[in-house]
Amino acid sequence: MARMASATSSASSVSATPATLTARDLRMFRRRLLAWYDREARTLPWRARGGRRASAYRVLVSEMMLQQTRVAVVAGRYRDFVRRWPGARSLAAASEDEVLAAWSGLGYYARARNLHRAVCEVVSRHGGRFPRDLRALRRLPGVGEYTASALAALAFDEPVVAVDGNVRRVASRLFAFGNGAFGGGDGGGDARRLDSAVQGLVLRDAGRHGDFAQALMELGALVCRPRSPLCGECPVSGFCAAYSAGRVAEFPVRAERARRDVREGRAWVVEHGGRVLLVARGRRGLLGGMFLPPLEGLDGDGDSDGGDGERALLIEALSARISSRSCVEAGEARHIFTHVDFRARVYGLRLSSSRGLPRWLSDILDPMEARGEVVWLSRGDLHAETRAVALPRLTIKLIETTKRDIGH
DNA sequence: AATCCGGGGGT
DNA sequence: ACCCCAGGATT
Repeated sequence: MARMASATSSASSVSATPATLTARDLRMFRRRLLAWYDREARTLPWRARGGRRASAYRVLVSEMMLQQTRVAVVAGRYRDFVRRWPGARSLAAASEDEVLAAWSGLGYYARARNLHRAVCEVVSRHGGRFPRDLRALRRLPGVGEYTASALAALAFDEPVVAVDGNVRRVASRLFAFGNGAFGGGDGGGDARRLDSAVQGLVLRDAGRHGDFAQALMELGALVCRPRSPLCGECPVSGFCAAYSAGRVAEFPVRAERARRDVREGRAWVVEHGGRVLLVARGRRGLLGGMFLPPLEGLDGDGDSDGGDGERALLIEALSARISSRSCVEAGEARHIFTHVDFRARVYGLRLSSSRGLPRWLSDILDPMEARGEVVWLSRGDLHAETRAVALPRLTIKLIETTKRDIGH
């Protein structure tokens, strides 16, 4: 690759603004990148190739799933999801609970709620057709700057780049310009300057904008990787300021990571007639609205778990039965969230199935049940795909802790 | 601008 | 263990 980066040669420290490419370099950059993309891009379930475009609905589903989630994890889930709900109208007709259940295990469950709300708005406010306009897209729930740009570029071939973590990293190196790091602050507006510099790579009158946007992300995923980038295989290394300065390893500048809070607590797997008791968490906060075995300690700083009366009463009643014969200590479960390392002692409490629920329990559960906050899950449904409830991984871990340890 | 929100795969 | 991911909403 003969060409060197056009505008940054003498940089010995991070420059105040991203370097820019000349108009001629932009055309060359684009041609090289697209040629590489046509040759090397992965075949992905949601990716249209050969001049075709994916529908806005499919782009939206895939992009929502891909937020903070790896391609390999999403691929299989995406296929199941669009097979079940092939378009905006069918998904809008589903209940939020069904959508959440289909989302189980993917995490960031607000995404599923927002996706459902978004297609409902597409149906009710836009007659079932996605708007093409960036600002209208941006107003859909769960659609931020990135996803709106992805929709505009991939589904409608609008001249924008979708700036995700991959693209920020590529740009950070291409321009030898600060940040571009995942998460954390942006070091004084660097992220904004970086984003606008990336948009400057688009040639408005050139066409293939969707492919160009995907090619930048694909380059970040396959070549311009976070660690040990493959600069020898990079189609645009000749335009890369960090590469030409021999400073690729310095970009992007890593943001400092927040410490993870360790929280210890207890959980009870209450079993009655082959079914396990699950209780809904409050709508807000960690695992909001999800079903878990009764537990304490997850929300930190003492007793705020549940906060309201019945959930606290339930924990109290279960605590009082820890030393009873029907209650066995099954072991410890650990689950790591982004900012919480949760460790729970797990108790299995087996209630006689020949009678109904004991009074001390039904008194507490009845009002919750009336509000739909109680589920009795049969163990066989724990991994069933058609499960009607959304189960976070923590719920599965807690229940499996008892299955494993009680049997022996 | 900082914080919160899951989960998993690569190293 | 640690990193970081096809981010967005809230405060």
